[in-house]
Amino acid sequence: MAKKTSLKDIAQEVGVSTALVSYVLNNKKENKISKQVAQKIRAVAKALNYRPNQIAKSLKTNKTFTLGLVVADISNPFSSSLTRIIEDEADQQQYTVLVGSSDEQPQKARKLIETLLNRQVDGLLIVPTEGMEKQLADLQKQGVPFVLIDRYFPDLKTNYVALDNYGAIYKATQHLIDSGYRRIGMITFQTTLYTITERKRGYLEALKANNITFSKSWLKEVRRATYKTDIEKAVRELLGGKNPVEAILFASNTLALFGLKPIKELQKRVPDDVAIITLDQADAYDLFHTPVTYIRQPLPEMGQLATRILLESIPKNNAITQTNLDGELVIRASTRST
Amino acid sequence: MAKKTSLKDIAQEVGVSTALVSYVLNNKKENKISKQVAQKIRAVAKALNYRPNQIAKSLKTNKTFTLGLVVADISNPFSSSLTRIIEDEADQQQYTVLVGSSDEQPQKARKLIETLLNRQVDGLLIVPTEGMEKQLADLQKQGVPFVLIDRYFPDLKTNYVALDNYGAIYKATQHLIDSGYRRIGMITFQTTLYTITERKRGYLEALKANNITFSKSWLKEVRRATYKTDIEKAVRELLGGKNPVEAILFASNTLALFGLKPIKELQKRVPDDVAIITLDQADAYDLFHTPVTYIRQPLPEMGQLATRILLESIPKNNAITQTNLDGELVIRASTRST
DNA sequence: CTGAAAGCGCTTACAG
DNA sequence: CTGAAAGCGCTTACAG
Repeated sequence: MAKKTSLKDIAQEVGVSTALVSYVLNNKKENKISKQVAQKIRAVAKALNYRPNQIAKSLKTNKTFTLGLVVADISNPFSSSLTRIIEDEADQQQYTVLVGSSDEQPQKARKLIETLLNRQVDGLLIVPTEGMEKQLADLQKQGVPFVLIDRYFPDLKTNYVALDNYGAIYKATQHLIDSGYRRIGMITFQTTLYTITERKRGYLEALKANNITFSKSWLKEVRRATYKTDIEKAVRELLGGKNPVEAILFASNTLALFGLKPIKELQKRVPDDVAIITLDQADAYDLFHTPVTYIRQPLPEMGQLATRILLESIPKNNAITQTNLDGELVIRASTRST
Repeated sequence: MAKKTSLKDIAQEVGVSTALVSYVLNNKKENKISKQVAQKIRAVAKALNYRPNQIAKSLKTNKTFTLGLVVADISNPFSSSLTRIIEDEADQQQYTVLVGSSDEQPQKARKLIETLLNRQVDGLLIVPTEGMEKQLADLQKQGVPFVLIDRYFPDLKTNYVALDNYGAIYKATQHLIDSGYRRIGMITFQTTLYTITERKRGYLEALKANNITFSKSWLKEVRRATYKTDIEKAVRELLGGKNPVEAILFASNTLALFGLKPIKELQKRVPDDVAIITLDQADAYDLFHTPVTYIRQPLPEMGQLATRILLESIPKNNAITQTNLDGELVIRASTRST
């Protein structure tokens, strides 16, 4: 790269100190600097195509105006939508975002966070994975500002912004029940992640509250590592046998995306043969023969709120903010109207 | 944040100079440092939970090990998949990636690149937008290493990695013709972007080579700003009237995603009423009643190659590498088998 | 084998 | 109104 111009170059050119140049270019002590010098400095800066070295600035000020973002996998729509929202929100406050994917592996997350911290990010936005409790507790001990998104650990007193998962799935289940379905299957992930276990609890509690006797065969917990094949198998089991379910509740985006395919292949009519409801929306569902009823997850609110909480906690970092947002039921043709 | 430990802290604790500590921790002059001191330094570094300040290091070495990535919109699957690939490739070489979205606006791209450059990224990976020629030429004049991905400007002598767009669409069109279709419609974006105009050319040339007289009404160029409604309108026009087309070629991912919906709503049988072929694959298409034939875009190769070219050009930055990759035809049920 | 010292490009009290 | 100087946390020739 061609030699970059520095404050010093400008100072020399104008014949003043670098201090003055710094003051002018940062609009400090505005009323105490002669207009003429200021103008000249600006002119020269422009002429020399001056570009402040943010690295040097950061070293001195101990602020990088960079946020670290850890998602599960940036190539997944949930992560990338969230990233986009956070990017926009951060940008408004002059922050830039360093993103990385953890692939649901705590070790990868650890390495990633280490890298981000070495780069002196001012704070972290984290969609945690299973088994990160210790790591997060350590971060907290070290005084690193961070806020969790989407997932959190109930035993950890950390900032977080997440869905009211219990409530959202309860609402979804209740909607199915209100629509006349009683044999309701659920496909979810096999994990100890609170976010997911709360979804299961919402489903089970809703059944119980409506005096529906839960059958173990209704609940399918697929493994992350093999979810594509597991989901297909789960769907076929739920819809096969002598007592197929009348409705299927997908606990997430990804689950629905891969679960709708076997339903289509089995040539099931929706909602006549089986009703469908899912958590979280995707454009893709519009290609399915029947528009799918879903619980809208307030992603923009989640991302924005998390970013704001983080930015506020950077200077002080004392309060803990924990927020559970409501999911919104969007009824479409895949569940019988009542 | 709690006070971080620095090289100096370790040096003091051990009773040596910071220089020595730096050498040890960076594994330099290994054979010239007494094993014992080295061991002690490492031990203390660990005990004090030392984390090198990458910012300070960068200031000194003039290398940040950070790459800037400019995509159109990170929330779009093409961008996020590409980001993921680049992230992984960069990570292998100890690089971190700063991403941002241009929203197809050259001014936004300019601001983004400015920010990335201020942060002293070592190089840039750019999916450019219409109207960025001047900007890119300037970057080049400044000696900033960068490589373009997916889109490029034929008049600009820059590094790039892209699809052979002409060839890919020619292949797609030829496949339709070989399958017996002659009235072939194309839905593409209205833009001067070479990537896209080459696709149009591939379509037109294939028709010509097969002695099919092109009808202007077959080609629909939708506006980016209003693509969702434009696509729907385009599909309805192509399939309506007295002389509907027999096949539709979608020039991109997004176009197909929103174009399949009206085809479904019009209850067209595929491929009997209309054959479908598209550029680029998406999981979402699996939800469509008929599996869609597509041209596979070699995203992993593209992202990896671009990253490698960039990393190689950072130290020297003299050679120009321009690569057009081949698209691969994946035939499924949406086009008649021959 | 080890250390003193300069310097990367900034900011910012302090002095005048 | 302006400048000299210290210092952020590192690296790296150079000297011994």
